[in-house]
Amino acid sequence: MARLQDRSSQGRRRASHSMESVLSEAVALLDEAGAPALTFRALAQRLGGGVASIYWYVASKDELLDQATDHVMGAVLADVEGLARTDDPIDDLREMAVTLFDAIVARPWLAAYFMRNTTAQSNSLRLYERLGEQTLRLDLDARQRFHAVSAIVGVVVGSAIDLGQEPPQEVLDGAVDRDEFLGRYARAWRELDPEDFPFVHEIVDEFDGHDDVDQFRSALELTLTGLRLQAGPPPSSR
Amino acid sequence: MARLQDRSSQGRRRASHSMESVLSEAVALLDEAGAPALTFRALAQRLGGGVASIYWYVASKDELLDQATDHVMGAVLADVEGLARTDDPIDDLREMAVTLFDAIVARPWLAAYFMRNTTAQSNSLRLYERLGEQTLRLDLDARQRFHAVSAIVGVVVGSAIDLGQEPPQEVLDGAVDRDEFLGRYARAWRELDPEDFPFVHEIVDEFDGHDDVDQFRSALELTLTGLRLQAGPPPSSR
DNA sequence: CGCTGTATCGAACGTTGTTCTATCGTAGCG
DNA sequence: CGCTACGATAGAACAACGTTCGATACAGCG
Repeated sequence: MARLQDRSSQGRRRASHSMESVLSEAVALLDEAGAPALTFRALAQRLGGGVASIYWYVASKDELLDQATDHVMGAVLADVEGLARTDDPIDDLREMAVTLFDAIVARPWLAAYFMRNTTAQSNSLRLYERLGEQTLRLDLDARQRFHAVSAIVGVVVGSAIDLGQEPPQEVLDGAVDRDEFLGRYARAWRELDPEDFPFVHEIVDEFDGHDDVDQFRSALELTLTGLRLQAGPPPSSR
Repeated sequence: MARLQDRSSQGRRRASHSMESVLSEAVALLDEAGAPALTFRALAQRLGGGVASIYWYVASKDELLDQATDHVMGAVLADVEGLARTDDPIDDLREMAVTLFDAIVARPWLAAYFMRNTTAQSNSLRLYERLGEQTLRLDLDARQRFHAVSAIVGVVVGSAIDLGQEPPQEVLDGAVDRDEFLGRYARAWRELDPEDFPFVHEIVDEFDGHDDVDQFRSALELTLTGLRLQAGPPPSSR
C-alpha cells in the first residue's frame, strides 16, 4: 500500500518543507475558507509538521500573509503583462484593472492584503508600475499620473472590499448561496418606509442579485472617463 | 480627597454601565490606539468593571464594532445632512463624500467597518440613502444610480483603506511621524532601477509627503466627472 | 569519528473572545 | 417590614490564537 509522501515504514518521521510548499498550502487554506482559516496550527497540520517549523521560513504571521499574497500576485502580474497592448492607454488600463479585479473575485481575501506593503510584496509594486506606465502615454503631469493610478487602484480595492467581507461565514461554508444572502438585505430594505428611503427603494431591485463585476466595471468606467477627459485629446490629433 | 466616580468609602463597589458609556469608551479606545486596542479586558478596565458585564450590552465583538461604528456614524450623518444643498447634485455629492472622508481621516479605523452591515448600522444606511438621493436629481436609470453610489462609496473606501492600514504601529505610538514613514518608502523606491520602474521614478516625488486628502479629492473628481458626463446635460438646459 | 550549521518539533507562555456560574441590588408586592 | 424576581455585574475558566524556547535530528565535512 502506497504511503503518503515519502515517509518510511514506521515511527514519526520529520517533515521536510520548503518555502514553496509553505506558501502553496497557506494559499490553499486561504482559498478554501478565507483569512480566519489560515492559522499556524492548521498550516502545520497540512504540512505534516510542527507549528514552530513554519517560523524557520517566515518571521511572523504578517510576513506569511505578505509572502502568500505576493506568491499569488506573481500569477496576476503575469496575466497583466500578458495582455495585448492597444494604441489607447486607457483601454489598456481598463483591461489591466479588470484582470486584477477578476483575480480578487476568485480570491476575495486578496483585497485586504495585496497593496499593504510594497517593499515586501514586489509583485504588487511591479503591478503598480505597469498600471502607471500606461499613464506615461497620457498627456498628464506627474501629480496627475500619481493620482490617476491611485484612483484606479482605489476603485479596485473599494469595489473588492465589500466583496471580501460579504461572506459572513455561511456563504463560505456553502450553507447559503450568494443570491439568498443578497435577498435577505433586499427584503430588509423593501420593508423600509418608502418616504424615508426613496433611493433605497429605487435601486433595491438592481441590488437584489446584482453582479459584482458589473458593479466594478461601471465604477471603473466613470473613473476612466474622467481620466480621458483630464488627459485631453490624444497626442495624434494635435 | 475627592474620589473618582461615585464609589463610596471602602470596599469594591460594583460598576454600573450603560449602553452609552460602553460605546463611548469603546470609541475612545479605537481613537487612541486603533482597532487592536479594543479588547474586552481593556474596555472593562476603563469602565471599572468586569469583562463579562460587557456581554450584557453586546452579544459579541462584531456587534460591539458595529454599534461603536454606528455610534460615530450618527455624527457623520448629521454633518452630511447639515450640508447646504446647491442646485447641482454632483456638487452636493462631492461635499458629502468629502465630509465622509474627513471623518475617516480623523478615525482611520472607521474605514474597515462603516459599510459592513447596513442592517446593524442604520446610520450608514441612512448615509447611503442621502448620497443616493442626489442621484435621483440626475438623468439616470435605476441601475446607473445604484452603480454611481457604489462607485462613490468605493472611491471613499478605496482611498481610506491604505490610509487605515498605513500606520504600522510606530505612527500610532507617535514614535515615527507620517512624513518619515512615507520617506522610507520613497527612499526604497528611488533605489529601484529607473529602467525597470520608470513610472515609480516619475511619481516618487509626488508620493513623498503627499496629502491623502488631495489624493482622495482627485480620485473623487475623476468619478464625478465621469458621472456628470453620463448624466448628460442638466434638465434645465433641455 | 566528532563537529557544525541547517532544519524540525513538542511544550509552554501570554493574550484574545467567549461562556459558566454565582452573586449583588433594587423595584415591586404582600 | 420581609420576600421575591429580575436586571445587572463579575471572577474564573476554556479553547484558540501567535509566538518563543530548548532540545533534537540530520547531512556534510574534517
